[in-house]
Amino acid sequence: MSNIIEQATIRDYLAAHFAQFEPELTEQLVQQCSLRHFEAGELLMQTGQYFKSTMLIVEGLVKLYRESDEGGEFFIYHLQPGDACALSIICATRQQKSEILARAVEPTTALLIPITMMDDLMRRYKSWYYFVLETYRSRFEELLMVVDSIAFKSMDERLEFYLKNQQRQFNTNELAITHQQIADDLNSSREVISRLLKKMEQRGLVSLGRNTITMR
Amino acid sequence: MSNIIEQATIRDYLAAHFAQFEPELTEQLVQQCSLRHFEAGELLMQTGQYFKSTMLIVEGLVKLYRESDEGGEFFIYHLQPGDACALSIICATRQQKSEILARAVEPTTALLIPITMMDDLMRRYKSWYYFVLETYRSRFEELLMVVDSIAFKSMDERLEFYLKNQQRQFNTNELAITHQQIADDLNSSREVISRLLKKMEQRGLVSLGRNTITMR
DNA sequence: GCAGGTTGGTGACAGTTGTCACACAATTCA
DNA sequence: TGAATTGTGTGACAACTGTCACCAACCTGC
Repeated sequence: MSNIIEQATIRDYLAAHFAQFEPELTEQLVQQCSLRHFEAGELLMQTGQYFKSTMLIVEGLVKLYRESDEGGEFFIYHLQPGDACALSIICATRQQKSEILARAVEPTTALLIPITMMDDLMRRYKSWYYFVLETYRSRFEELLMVVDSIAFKSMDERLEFYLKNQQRQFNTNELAITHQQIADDLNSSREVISRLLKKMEQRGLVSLGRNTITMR
Repeated sequence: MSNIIEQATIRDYLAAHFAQFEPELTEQLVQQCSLRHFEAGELLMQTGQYFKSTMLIVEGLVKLYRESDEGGEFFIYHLQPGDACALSIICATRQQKSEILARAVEPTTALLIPITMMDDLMRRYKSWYYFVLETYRSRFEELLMVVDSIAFKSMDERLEFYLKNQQRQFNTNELAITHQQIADDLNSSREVISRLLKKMEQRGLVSLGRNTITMR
């Protein structure tokens, strides 16, 4: 399946981000799975696609979107090393179409697990079974948070929520992002975001620069 | 766990709505689980609650909501016989808090499966494992549909979508529902819904009566 | 330095949605 | 039967959001 060097790399990645896996599980993944690299901007998944593998993220950063009929892209959540794509697990298992768009925002490496292994892993390894359940639970909850924010909150609250998430995700107060990108992620328009950001600046919550928003 | 009469009832329910379960799985559920009845209006689940069991709906109809901080209730989807509460599976397994509100809209009966059985069922029965995965997949997709509708659609489109769902769910063109109930489910206000319904009536899509909306 | 693209600021305006006020009809119940 | 309750219709208005138009500041490549 994979050569000796790749096997060593996989072993390192699993040790770094999936330390909860049993040694036998880790070794089976090392032996039978392979790595795939994605450049920044490349799609890991697009609407309507079928899967032959499920993916564990071992390096980089992935952004998940929901696509509208008119081409709008609504940001859902990030995937980072240690995460699995919940949908790729289900879709791979059931051979269903995917319903979302996943795009690497940084150069990203994923471990591909053939669907043919899924039943066996699920049955054999408790840590895998818990990992899958935990993946569903956390993604389901993130999706519920998204529903909350768009169902109950106005744009200014959603913007604050978004900025705080970015701050946490990238672990910095200096967000390198344009107003247009934010507008796209929130399915709004640039002018609205600019106006709201100005108000936030007046309230002392942020300071604005070209391509940067500094959280206070 | 349960007496002979209840066991026979459970066996009938499982045969009716969970025919895909292996005979041994069915028998184990019959032997080790119990039924619980909920009156119309009663809560099966509330935000912040912990679970000791996961639930399969065997009779009735349940409505799932997301609650806002200010007390708004946003309708997510229905559960009917043959469905499991995806969240109760995860929350029960991981002993996490539930994040949603489930209310019986008709008298409802649920089969309670103690969390202590979950690992064993998952490992032993392929039909159970597939059932759980399929439950996640379909609920995840329904949640994505909800996100779609509130992220990309305006209130009139959401209203049409809602009415069509009700029509399908209750399998009738005569919906017995008030404008206020719709407004609550969509987190809008009664006047807005009344206005939009009037417009739909003028377009010939529905006819309106007191407590009834007839789909055309 | 300059041309052209990118990013952000701002005013004007329209459409949608939420809210208030009130009227009226249907239903329930004492 | 009369009164209270519930459900619906509607106009006025405000707030929010999206769109258009345009400008200014900044950056990049030549």
